[in-house]
Amino acid sequence: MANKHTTRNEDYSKWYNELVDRADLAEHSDVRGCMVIKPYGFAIWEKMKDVLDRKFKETGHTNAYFPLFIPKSYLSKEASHVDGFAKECAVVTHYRLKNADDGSGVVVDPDAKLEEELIVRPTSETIIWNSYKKWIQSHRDLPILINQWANVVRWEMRTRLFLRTAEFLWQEGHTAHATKQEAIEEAEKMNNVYAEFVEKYMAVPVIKGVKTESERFAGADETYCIEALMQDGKALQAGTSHFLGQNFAKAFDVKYATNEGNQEYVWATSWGVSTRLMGALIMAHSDDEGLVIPPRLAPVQVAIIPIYKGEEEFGIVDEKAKEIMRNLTEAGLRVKYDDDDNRRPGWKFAEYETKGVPVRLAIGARDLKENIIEVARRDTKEKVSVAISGIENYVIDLLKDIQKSMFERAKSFRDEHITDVSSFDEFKDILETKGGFIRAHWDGTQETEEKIKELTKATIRCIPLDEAPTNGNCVFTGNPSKQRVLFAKAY
RNA sequence: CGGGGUGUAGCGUAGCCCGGUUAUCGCGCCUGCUUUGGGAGCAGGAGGUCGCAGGUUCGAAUCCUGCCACCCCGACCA
Repeated sequence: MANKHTTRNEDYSKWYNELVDRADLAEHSDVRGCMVIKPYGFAIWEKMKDVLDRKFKETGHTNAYFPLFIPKSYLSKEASHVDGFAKECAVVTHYRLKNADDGSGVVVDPDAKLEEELIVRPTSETIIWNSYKKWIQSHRDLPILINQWANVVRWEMRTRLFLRTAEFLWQEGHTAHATKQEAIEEAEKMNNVYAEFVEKYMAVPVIKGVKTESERFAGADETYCIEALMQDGKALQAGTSHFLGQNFAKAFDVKYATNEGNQEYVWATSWGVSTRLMGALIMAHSDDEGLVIPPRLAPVQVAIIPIYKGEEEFGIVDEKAKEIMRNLTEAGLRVKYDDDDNRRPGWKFAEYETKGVPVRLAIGARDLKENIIEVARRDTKEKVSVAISGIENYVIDLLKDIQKSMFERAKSFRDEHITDVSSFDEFKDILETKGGFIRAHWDGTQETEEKIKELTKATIRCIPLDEAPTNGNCVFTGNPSKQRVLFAKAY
């Protein structure tokens, strides 16, 4: 597919914004940096949520909810955590408004200043660990495996729909464990849950890895992540899972009694994915015609469009189309029959393509004579006519095929864009001309990582997990290195 | 917060340099008829504090001053 976005052109960001707009997913709010998610966009997000929520429950987690506001003092209990988030927090300082004396409207009542300011959560570790302190006394109280679906606020300088907004929706899992080993296993397990979701449902291949110290979550001992590649050659962090060590347990003084009667600090994890996954979905698959949604997440999997001249013909076509819709619905598919007479077929074709509906069926008098129906698949734009009898099985197989081939297409694109380099000149060249991931040796120092970032804007996306260490020399300093890591420009 | 840019109908825009009829065009919207196998055609119609405030002038969308908002590029970031 030769699309604007595969040519790494400068208008990529414009293309993305137009796509989000045309597909009716979301828009910028008048409220600074915030996003309005429109019904169609939210329907896709809800599908993602449903699948993830089910997976969390299958892995033993339950949902709960903690406050939006965090007392300022909580946030400062874990030193590196404050450092990481302090710069981007919204702060509540007053609790009341009043009418302005000059009648110009409403103003903040200076008499209603809060004793202690409240922070709008940028993430919930602190407020949750404040509760865990009260909940945990014994090893019998562990593990605690809780997830929360929530909104969080990070006062970003520059925002982009879905990828980076001041307020965003996400889920955050927060677990407490008796042993280090169990917590590490939990963090790894949830990173795998994310990887499986993104690959199997979103049809986006990911690389599992761990972050370098400087890219690590503020307050974590280890950050596991999944990294995806977008069609413009930039990487996107699709999810993270953190092993928090005993950092938050120490900050909030959360200890438990072991079965020998000793007091030990609790081990923790946290993990999250956000509406940013929507951005990944859009950027990984869409083309110049619009969105391409993988069947397993598509709110509408099959659109049926009747074609007719006059009322009499509509009656005949309508009857058959409804019968097909019933059969497909009974077969468990999400079907939309669009009999809106105000829109013509050509308009509807374009509309469902823009919205990324995986399969479109078109049926008219011409087809009925031969007992066939036109089937169009969104991913390849292929159209074929097939017999109406047995259409259910045909469509079910086609949806599976689309899901599979979308993943394969994205995977071969991704694989073609992982380049091994051994010199820094080659590094810079590949980054500018080809983009994608660069697999290179790194000496393990923060100075080198920082220097490369400064010179090229590329960061270490992750140290891949599914890869055997190999000896080599750092691409920048030439110093000995034990493993290749993945560099890329990232969102 | 540094550098650059833009504000004209619901959206996208022309006009501004060089002041002068009733502010241009497209999309969308409303009404009617004809249409319907790839974003329909024709006819008619509605919709504007030209970002805000002040100034220059007989006259300002256009020139000047101040303010506000938004966008892009950096720094920051799921």
